[in-house]
Amino acid sequence: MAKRKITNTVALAVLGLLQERPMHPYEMATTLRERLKDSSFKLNSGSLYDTVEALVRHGWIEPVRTVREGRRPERTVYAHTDLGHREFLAWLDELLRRPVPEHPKFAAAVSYLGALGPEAAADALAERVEHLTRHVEEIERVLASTVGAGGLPRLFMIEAEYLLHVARAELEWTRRTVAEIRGGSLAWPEAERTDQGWTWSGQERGGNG
Amino acid sequence: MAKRKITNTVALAVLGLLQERPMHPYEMATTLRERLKDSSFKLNSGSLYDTVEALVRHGWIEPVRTVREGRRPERTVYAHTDLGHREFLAWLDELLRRPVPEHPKFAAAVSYLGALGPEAAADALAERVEHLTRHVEEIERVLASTVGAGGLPRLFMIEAEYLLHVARAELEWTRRTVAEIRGGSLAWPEAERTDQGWTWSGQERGGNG
DNA sequence: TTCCGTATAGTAGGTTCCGACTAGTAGAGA
DNA sequence: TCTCTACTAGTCGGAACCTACTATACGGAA
Repeated sequence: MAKRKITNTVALAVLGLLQERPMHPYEMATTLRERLKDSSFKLNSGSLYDTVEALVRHGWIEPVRTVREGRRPERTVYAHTDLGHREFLAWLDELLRRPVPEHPKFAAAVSYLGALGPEAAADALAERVEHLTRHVEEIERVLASTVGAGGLPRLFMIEAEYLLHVARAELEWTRRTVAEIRGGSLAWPEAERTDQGWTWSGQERGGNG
Repeated sequence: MAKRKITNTVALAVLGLLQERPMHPYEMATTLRERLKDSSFKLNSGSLYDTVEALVRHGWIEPVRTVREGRRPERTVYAHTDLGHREFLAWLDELLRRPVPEHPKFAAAVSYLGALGPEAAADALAERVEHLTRHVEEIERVLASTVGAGGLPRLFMIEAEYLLHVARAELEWTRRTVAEIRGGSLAWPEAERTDQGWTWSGQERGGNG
């Protein structure tokens, strides 16, 4: 299993779009936004153009023509190559098959939850609950107005179902944790490091590792 | 709300460690690994040293002395500044309070699930279920042997509880989706783009946007 | 006592990535 | 017809990031 040459998922999006038909970069960007796929990809013009170049270098896509509309600057239209098609499917398969460790910033912050003290921590998380609630509702709304209204097959919005499921789980955990902190069932020891290892309130002595 | 100067969460880890006591970079790395915090942070020596430098530039930490053990090279020991302490707490609060959109690679791949066809897609996801199952068990095992065994207060491993909760949700969704594909309850239309928009099997004509 | 593997500690270099900026065009309104 | 704003389309410089590599020290085996 050789290492991937390109890892940025914007490249996956580009390849995916070019399976449909040739496009120029700007059109890729607007198409992704229209289809609301910009929540699964991190899109910005800078990396889009870099990515397209990298794909050309690797021979996964190639310029097929340049067009000019009115007096706008020329635009280069790209199409995928055979190699690009195969790589697209292989990459997809790999991404679906093997989980890669992700490092969400929130998990990092949670690992230092203790530093804030119980009140401030519960307060911050409670606000997060508000945001997450709205986010979940937003995905539900989008799904209802597309798939729910018969406008699109489920398969076309399947990633929204996934994001919704995970968002709900996050919301659940956060809500529960706020309740636990405020209810006192999540103990808040004061930790201190000594020569012997860690100690915390309610404990004689603790070794760690 | 001015924009963050440093966004890499390795910097958060460094600040967090220096709240305890001064350390040199190599010690930070080993400490994080020992405490199993390397699953919440993406650690590698390259960015660690870069990050420490950036923190010094911003005045959040500062070198306090250099030490030398045996004939090993000198090591610079850093401590956090007052500013660094305040920034640490403010950053934590912000990370906990406001969800930032993350872009997991899996979501990107799921959005092109259709391209693989039902058999290959179900196959890949089924393998993912295996991996996720093992991952969930691994977190459970770690929690059982630390918090469960009374070795550490829950608060010290709270991020593992979070990661576990989310991992279970992912597993659930993936398992269910495999079942839906194989059971036929997730329809697999062949999509085609025409001048008028999108069409797919089982539908006369579809407009999209 | 020499060799080998592992731990220690960090550097170098290139690639990737992104935000900020540029600049032309079309259309609305005064 | 002049200006103002929003859209179109992309460039550029620098920061962030990671991989691969260096090089020394130490402990144990042969």
